[in-house]
Amino acid sequence: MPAFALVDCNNFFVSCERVFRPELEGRPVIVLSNNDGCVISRSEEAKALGIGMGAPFFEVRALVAEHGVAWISANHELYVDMSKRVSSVLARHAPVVENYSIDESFLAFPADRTLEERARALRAEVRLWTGLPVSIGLAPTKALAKLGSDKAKRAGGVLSLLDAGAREAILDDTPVTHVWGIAQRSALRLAPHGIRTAGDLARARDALIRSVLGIGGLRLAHELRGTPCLTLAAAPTERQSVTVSRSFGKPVYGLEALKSALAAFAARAAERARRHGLRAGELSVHLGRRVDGRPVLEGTSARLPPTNDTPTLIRAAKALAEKLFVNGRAYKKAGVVLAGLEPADAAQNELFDDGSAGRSARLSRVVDRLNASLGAGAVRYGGENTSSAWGARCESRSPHWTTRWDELKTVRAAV
DNA sequence: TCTGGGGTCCTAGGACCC
DNA sequence: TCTGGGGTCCTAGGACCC
Repeated sequence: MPAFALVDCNNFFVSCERVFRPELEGRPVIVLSNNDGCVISRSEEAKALGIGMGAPFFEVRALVAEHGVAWISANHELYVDMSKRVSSVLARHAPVVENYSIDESFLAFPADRTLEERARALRAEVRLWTGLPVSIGLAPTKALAKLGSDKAKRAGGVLSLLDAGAREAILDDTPVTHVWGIAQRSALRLAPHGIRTAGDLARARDALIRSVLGIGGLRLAHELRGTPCLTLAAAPTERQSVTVSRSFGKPVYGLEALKSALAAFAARAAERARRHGLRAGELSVHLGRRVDGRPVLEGTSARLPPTNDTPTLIRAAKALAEKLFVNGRAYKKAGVVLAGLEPADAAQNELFDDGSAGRSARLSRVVDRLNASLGAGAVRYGGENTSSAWGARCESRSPHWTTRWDELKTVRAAV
């Protein structure tokens, strides 16, 4: 029988920062989202202080000051690069690897008795080559492997749930909300049926699970029983959408400022679509604000002849912004979503092609190449005015240590 | 005063068709 | 007074993930 391993980087963003700033070891550390808005990664010491995942920064600021918590603005360029380094180590150890998220990968192995030992060796090797600590769960299904890696954090870094007997006690000791795919809403619907732990869910009747959670929940229950329903997605699936959205550093009231922000987002989205060899048949724009303290998103969309041309997408985004905009509203965020994606080479040419599309595509390629070599945003289209009217706060970002020559870390040897 | 960003899948209901 | 049945496709919204 095959076995799955889930390799999970512990407190990934914080750990990436610590690799280059070892003085942060042993101290409480948090990493903040865009705009320094909320907490998106916490060291164990920070968790122990009661700082919650996703907590708004302003709510924990007193705690941060009181305990000398180090806080860092997110540096995604660094995290993406570190993630690739981890993947390349994993690829040397398993025939099939699914990079599930920036900090988690599923591996598939033929199950044998040496698996736990090999997992420990793998863990040591990731540490050696990247400086990052990982936890590994081993199990006959993905959902169980996920649970295993969770528990592994307090069990020496590797935990096997391959043995059915050993699993039972662990499942009974796991709240159902710790199961991959079950969150608060589902837990509330399960509670009236006496289902509170992972073990309860595994033992529940199929018909009941199906009626309460739907087909996805039923698959999960089978996975918890040790019957694989989820397979390894070795090849990344075709992406369905591309989103670029940002919260603003301060509220935006003017249509022109909104349009310039959306133009910049549309340009980033177009760039991403081109990088994936895709073009979009639909573009939507959303504007976000707060009403009675609650976030509200208003959006609208338009069909397009499939394209990944930046000026075309910028025009479409601006037109939708004009439709949505209401004078006097305090906008806090905006975004652009590309959908209806298809391969860019599935050329279904416009009936009346005057050749301008070809010129525009060549221009886009040049812009992409310049931005790749000179750094993002080096070349921009006129409409995308990165004005300070909507710029994000980002007070304490670390350098791009691994991806920019001029920001390399300097190390001096003591003589 | 200050609350992220980028995704996926499933479901229910409406429109439409024969 | 009687008023079918079965299907597809699309969309919006819900729920969840990291």
